Amino acid sequence: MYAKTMSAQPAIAPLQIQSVVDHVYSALRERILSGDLPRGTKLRQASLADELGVSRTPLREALRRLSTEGLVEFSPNRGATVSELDFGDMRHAWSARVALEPGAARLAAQRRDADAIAAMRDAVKLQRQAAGDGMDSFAANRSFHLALAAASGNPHLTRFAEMLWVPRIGVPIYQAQAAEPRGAAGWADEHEGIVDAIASGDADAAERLTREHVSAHPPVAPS
Amino acid sequence: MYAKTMSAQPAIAPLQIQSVVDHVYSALRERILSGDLPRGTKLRQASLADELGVSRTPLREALRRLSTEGLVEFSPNRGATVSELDFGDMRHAWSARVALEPGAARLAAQRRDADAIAAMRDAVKLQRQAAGDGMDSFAANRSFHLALAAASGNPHLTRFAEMLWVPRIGVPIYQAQAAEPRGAAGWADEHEGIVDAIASGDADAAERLTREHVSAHPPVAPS
DNA sequence: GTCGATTGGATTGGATACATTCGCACCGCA
DNA sequence: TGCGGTGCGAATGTATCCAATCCAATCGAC
Repeated sequence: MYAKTMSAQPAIAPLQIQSVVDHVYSALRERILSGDLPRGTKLRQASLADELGVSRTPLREALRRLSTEGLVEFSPNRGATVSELDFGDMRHAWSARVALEPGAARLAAQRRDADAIAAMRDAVKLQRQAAGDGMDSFAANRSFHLALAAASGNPHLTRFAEMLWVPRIGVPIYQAQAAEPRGAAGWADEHEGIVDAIASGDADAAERLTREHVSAHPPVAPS
Repeated sequence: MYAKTMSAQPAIAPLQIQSVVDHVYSALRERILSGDLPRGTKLRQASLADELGVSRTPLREALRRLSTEGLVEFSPNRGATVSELDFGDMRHAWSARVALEPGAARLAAQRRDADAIAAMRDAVKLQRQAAGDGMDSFAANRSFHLALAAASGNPHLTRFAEMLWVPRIGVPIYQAQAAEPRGAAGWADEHEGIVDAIASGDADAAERLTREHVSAHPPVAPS
């Protein structure tokens, strides 16, 4: 069906074939992270498969993938449910970020990759524009921190950061945090300081600033 | 079949039921990590399923789980192969550990969980006994560092540490490292120092010692 | 003789079918 | 009225089946 009539295509492009499993995985992941499928939701396979227009086989494989990511949980003979992530998990996620991101910033400063630094600056710019709006602001903040992790050039750290920045659990807490007196206002400035340190190759400063930044903004329970 | 005639059981024990998928997953994981299935091996579903005495469906689900863990890779219509992890990955893993473990040690020192500290001391003891033997020594070393991560009480950090300590890529490099002049000898002492710092609640010392310890032992390419 | 097309077997990807288990409602009985 | 047992419907877990794709060897043309 695919990849057959394209021998004359310009070039490389490892032809991004997506199997049905991949599509189902992406769709479910999106619906979970966006909150469309709230935590605790029982994922009945028959109806889900029907809804997505596929059979249960690829659906189950996608659910297995999501289960190793921790987004859904399997109970034997009782099926899959959307994981119950709560405030406690968010505290853990934040705590893990405090452990992770300073080290990532240090690596980034030693690496000084131009593209990565540009990506971080873009994220800062977006954050300034998004000031105020809760959802956009969260997305911009998340983008910055993911770009920071990616700038380390370490695939493990990048992957871990993505795991910790799960929007579904982050958004409500972040919104509560942004509503605090000295909320989201100065964050972009702090981010900018981190980028500058990285761009100048000052590893110690990058690490310190990141640690202070993350440590200074623990999650706040949504009211 | 299970869970039916046990109302008089003493207590909780969430009765560890393992589905066929779980068994297959564990078996494959073990065979991959132990090197029984070398990297690059094509995992033909029919023969594997036959060998394990199951059908292809649960086997495929187990392979999907392994793929999100990065241990196997899927190519569309070409099936699954054991991932090609090499020395570069090991350097990345080590680098990520440098970023991770000091923070974990800090958390552990703030927590001072008695059981966790005991587990770390056990690991140190095992390591002293295993001195010399390559495989056992690696296992003991791994146990210590995993115990350290677990002592942080942070599930994310624990999980990440497990991902980074993949024996298959670690063993050959570790052996090369242990063969170095001042190799595995003093490690147990350094570990002990870390445990003492954690047990006494000295977060700064725990973090610093861990950073120095991990940083001081970068991976060495196997000869 | 070498390169390209073709065809057949082997293998994967997905759909369907079947057995087992679970949850809930109904019923009987104290 | 409250509690435990029973049976049925629904949903899961696994096996089997079919179509689409890939790989390799053979065959043919230049």
